[in-house]
Amino acid sequence: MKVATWNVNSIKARLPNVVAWLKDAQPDIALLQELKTVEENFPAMELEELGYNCAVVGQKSYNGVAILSKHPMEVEHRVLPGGGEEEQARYVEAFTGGLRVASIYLPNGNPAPGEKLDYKLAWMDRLIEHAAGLIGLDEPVLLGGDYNICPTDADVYDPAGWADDALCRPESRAKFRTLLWQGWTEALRTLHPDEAHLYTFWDYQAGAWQRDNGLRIDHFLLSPQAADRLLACEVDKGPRGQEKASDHTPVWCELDI
DNA sequence: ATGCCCGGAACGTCCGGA
Repeated sequence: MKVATWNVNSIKARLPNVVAWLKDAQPDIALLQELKTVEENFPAMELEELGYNCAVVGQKSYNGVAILSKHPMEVEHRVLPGGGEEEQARYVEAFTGGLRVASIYLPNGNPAPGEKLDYKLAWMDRLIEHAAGLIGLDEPVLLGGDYNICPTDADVYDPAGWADDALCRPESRAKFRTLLWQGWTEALRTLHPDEAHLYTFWDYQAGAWQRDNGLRIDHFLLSPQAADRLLACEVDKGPRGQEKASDHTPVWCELDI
């Protein structure tokens, strides 16, 4: 079972790239973030033609998440529990292929400090609360997506320059560790503990891609039952180097399921 | 020291991104 995650930065602008990537990489399950469109305008037909069932939570202009799966899929949650009335499209969770998966687009939190950071940290508290329930289910669970967190300085090309950014601030990292300490395995770093320049995002500006000025902010968190079945986890840098690229590149993992 | 680039909404220019 191959599961991939990719922040596509607009599914409409990125559809040719996404279709080419799906044909090439052939993930069984693909978690997408930053669709930037409502469900009615999600290109479900084009993706169904490639053999995928689609679970989509959309929003006009901003956010938006999806799960694509070649297996039958049952949607479990379309919002992260514990929120208020006007919910942003940042969470979708489903059963598919013998696995519970969530596609997560965690708030960015900048500028920080301020309201945006407070919203991010409150959203992380809700994720921590919900994840505590999931890890108690005693089943393989995968929480994947754009966490907007660089877990350590090894995940940042310029740690000093980014120290006060919401992606790297101690408050953000502390919440991420609280989540991990419930018993989640962060798949990529676990299999590549000492690898430098292990990035998943490169800004469009200032030649960040060409200079490899990257950040590692897209993650897979695996429950113990999923981590026991982890075979591989890699960054696929190919899509970031192509025409009309997203600023993120896909990450995938292989599970023995 | 500041902005660089991109997509969406919309048609002038701002917001959000990270």
